[in-house]
Amino acid sequence: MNGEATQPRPNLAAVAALAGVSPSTASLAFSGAGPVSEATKARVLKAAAELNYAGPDPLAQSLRRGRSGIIGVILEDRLRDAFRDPVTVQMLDGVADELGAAGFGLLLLTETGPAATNIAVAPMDGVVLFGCSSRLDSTVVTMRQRGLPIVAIEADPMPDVLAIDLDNRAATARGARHLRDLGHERVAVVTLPIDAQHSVGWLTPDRESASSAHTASQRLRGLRDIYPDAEAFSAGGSLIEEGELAGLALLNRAERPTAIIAQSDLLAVGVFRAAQHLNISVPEELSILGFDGARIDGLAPHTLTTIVQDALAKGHAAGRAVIALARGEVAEPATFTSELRIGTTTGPVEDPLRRQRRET
Amino acid sequence: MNGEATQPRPNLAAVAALAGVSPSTASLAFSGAGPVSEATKARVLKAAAELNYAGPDPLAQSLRRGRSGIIGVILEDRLRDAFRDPVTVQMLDGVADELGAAGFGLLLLTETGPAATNIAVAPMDGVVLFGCSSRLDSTVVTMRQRGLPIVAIEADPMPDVLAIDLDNRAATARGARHLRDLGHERVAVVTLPIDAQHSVGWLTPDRESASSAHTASQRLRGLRDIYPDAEAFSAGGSLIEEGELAGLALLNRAERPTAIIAQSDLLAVGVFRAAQHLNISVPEELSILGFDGARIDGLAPHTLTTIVQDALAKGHAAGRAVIALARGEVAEPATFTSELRIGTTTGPVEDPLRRQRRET
DNA sequence: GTCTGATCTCGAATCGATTCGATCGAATCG
DNA sequence: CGATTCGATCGAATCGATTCGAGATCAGAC
Repeated sequence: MNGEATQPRPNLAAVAALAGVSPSTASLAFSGAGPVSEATKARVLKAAAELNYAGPDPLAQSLRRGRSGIIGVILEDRLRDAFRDPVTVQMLDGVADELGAAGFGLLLLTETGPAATNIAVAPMDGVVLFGCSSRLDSTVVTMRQRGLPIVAIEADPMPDVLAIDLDNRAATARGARHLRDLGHERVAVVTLPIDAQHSVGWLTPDRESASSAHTASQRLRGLRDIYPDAEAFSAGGSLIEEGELAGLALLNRAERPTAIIAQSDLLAVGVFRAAQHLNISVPEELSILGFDGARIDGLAPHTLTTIVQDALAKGHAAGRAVIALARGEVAEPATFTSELRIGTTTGPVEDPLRRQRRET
Repeated sequence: MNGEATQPRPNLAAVAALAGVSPSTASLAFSGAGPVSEATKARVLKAAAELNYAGPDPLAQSLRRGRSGIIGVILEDRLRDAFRDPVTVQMLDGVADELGAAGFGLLLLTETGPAATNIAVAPMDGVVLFGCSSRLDSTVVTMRQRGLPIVAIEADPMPDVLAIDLDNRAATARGARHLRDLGHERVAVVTLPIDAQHSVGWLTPDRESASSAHTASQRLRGLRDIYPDAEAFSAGGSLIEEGELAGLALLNRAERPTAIIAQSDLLAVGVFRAAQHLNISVPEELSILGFDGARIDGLAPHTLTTIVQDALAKGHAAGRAVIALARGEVAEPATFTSELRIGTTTGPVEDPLRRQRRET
């Protein structure tokens, strides 16, 4: 197979010429936007078939109409990371549903890596920002300059950006209260990446306040509302392995927490694994709380106590919003709420007596 | 937030007028493709900044150049299914790597569902077909008519379609031989979807020969090379749940197979679960062989015996090929090979004596 | 026979850039 | 000082369609 030059593709003018009509009439025949007699229409179509004409060139159409029919979805991560996160996938799926139904294409873009330049030059009618840090500011500026409507899922409020949000803070606080009600006092948190570098490790107040990650910060704040002094360990990504690393760091010590809040279910599963490795029993010795409600395997026979959000609905909402804006209609921002689902990975703080008994 | 009409976006002509140069010079100043004095270049850029001009319109650029800088990736499934399959995700990741590095955008399209119409009208410089059945024929015809280069990953050979292939048949045969060497005689297979309807159930010779799914057929053939009469059950998708359903159907009988070949690792995990539910021990009573080498969790403490393919490399190859073709260069088809990785889910057929002993 | 109105078709402008060949002024060379 | 060359700039054509207002054709009405 090679790419050698073939005869030039026929255009509408050629078809019109062969059919013996003007280009404008031929255009009408294809789009059906005007009164064209059946006879001429048939002639045009026949000529098109003869020339093997595939229909109006989408590029020319787009230029004329001023719309490309493409919506960009900008992911912060590399694609492989994004696809490994069930929440991202669900949101993407929701967006794709809406775009597909409305006849829009979905252009996948990442903000980092070599593909970043594409963001500035890709033909799009609007963009959806996924889980974006303020690092995306420059992207937003570019988009705004190009006059593109912008929808952001869980991002810090920005002018001219329609937000699809989640009650991260309130929901986390609710989860934390659940732990407090169970008697936990020594609680730690494994956070989602907190900065652009995805740096792993203990979270100092400095790093915490310098955070550029909306979701992680909000969930952390919700925790602080209940446990102001909880220890925090920042994971390098929403991945089971990262959760396990963080879990080991938090648990492999003399004075360890009795409960860990993980900012995603994947992280929670990782923490669970860490506990298994260290022979710490869940929930007797350690309660684990997740976030997302993704129903990940790997906890059997446990079911994770977690904060359930409807990521698919978020995706749908974002898709609908960006479509409306692209069409010049209005769209409203939205905030989704999530709810606590109690599983078997959280329980009351172990009675010290019983604990002693077991330890002997 | 609303979409009310704003002042018209400035174009190159406006910038040129403000800078006091001709549009052609302004264009040169932006693209750097011709000799422009530093002074005028600065004037043009200053004018652009004043007008808040975001740079040349990608659509107009594309029309003129005849290229859009976008490559379409056509998935057969709904996105949510595609994203749940680790092999698809890896291939997509490989494609995305290459496209990003070469400055191309990745347009996600599905062949089914409401978005199908987009395929015909999306502006693209080439397409990659993912795991495609011959159902895609009509898509291929459209693309060819539009003069788009087509790369297909694991598809039946078609004219004008560059194939990136896998040794599905030979590799499966190798796996089957492994089972035969272990003494298995009663072997069954759980296949990937075999037709466009993704119909679930026992595979009759009729349905088998009418298969429109390349990968499933080839892997099935490889099995038939060793076990011509193996029973086959067709799953509704490459998903753990589907594998479990199929596993139950195959195992919940008096005369059950001693080994099951699953055509994907996800299906294999499902079969393993079915065995667990039925209290069938692996590998003593049942050997399980997968395909892909995806390292899926959920088999602990076992490691799956499986046929390992390098899906990422396949994606890279497809990406490179479609880029080359889009640029009018030549590209070569490729066939990747996979290898058997022996884990702990396959073992020798149980000694009848020992079996009896256990059963009493 | 002419006028009215409806129906179909066409010409020309337009979308926003790129690009080739021409032009023009200045600098270099003999 | 005239001829040549080179660099910078410009005009105009082009990419492939859409769209609007104008013109043409024809039937029916008066």
